[in-house]
Amino acid sequence: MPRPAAPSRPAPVAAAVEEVDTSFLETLLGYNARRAGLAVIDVFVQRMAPFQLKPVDFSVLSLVRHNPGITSRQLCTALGILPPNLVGMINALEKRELVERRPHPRDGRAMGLHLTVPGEKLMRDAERTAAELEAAFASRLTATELRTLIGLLKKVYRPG
Amino acid sequence: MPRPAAPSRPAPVAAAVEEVDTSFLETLLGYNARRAGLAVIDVFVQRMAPFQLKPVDFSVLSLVRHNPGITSRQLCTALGILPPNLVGMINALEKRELVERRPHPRDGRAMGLHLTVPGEKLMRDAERTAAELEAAFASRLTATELRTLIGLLKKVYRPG
DNA sequence: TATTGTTATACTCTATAACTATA
DNA sequence: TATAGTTATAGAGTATAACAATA
Repeated sequence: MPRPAAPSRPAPVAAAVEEVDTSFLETLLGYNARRAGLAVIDVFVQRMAPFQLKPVDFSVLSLVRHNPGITSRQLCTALGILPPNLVGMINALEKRELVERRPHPRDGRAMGLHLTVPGEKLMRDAERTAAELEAAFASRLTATELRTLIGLLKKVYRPG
Repeated sequence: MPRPAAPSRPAPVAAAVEEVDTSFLETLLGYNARRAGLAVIDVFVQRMAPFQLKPVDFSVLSLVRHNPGITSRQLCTALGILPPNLVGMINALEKRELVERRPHPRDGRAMGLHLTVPGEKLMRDAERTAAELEAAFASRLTATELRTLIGLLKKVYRPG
């Protein structure tokens, strides 16, 4: 354990720290949530690299797949993305012919988003990979622990 | 529930989505971890605004407080920050006279970081606020649930 | 030769203002 | 008047390369 500081009269020369003590930060939910999130995202990024999908791309295409005809606005609200930042993503995905914009049946301003045939095929594989990734964490967590963890995380960001 | 897509022969006009179905994404640990992390960070940012501390600033100063004499390299390793990106943060905190660099006792290349007296005072209050913030989540989670959640998060990012 | 701290720099992510066309 | 999609742009966060001083 490091020698306690003497802040009221600082020593002229610095002390040396052998091992970093992170115990206080580790009591904080935010710190742990961020670290865990980064660890999971890291594995996710690796597994999605063959599909050339970043986490955001995956989320967008997954919502389009399960909500054919979804609008940009709905995507932004669901994923916490700002409209100007979604435009480029959709453009890139449309250029890759994974998704297409069609006129909205009831709102002339809006565009409905749909997966193309290759987009549907890609996402079927990508979502299977994502589901398998969950199982990969079985080496760290049991199935029960994983369910508990996800349940508690939901209570954090969606109280009630 | 939205009508299933017919990807093999796309309809010429988009379907309309009334309510967005996020059920698949919600089965994924990464999605839930990110959403929960953002929710916690959001509250953290609000509570730390009076101290003019961003989450990173708080983490840095907290580690300096509990590890007087810690070097930049050690901070970077502990927090996953790249050395070039830490320089500006330390400079800003030093300009605010919250932290100071002193020569390392045994390594002429390194600088030991220490809180100043006002830095120590600020962080005592800031860390108390951070601890109280945990309690604020008691409205969403019980104390037991919070302990369980943090324990499981640790298992995710620090397996073994 | 390797490492600490640093500068310069580039790339990504996120945020704000303003325009257009429809409602 | 308000909203969906878009453009342009600014800011924050994150990344790599390279250098001087020291180990």
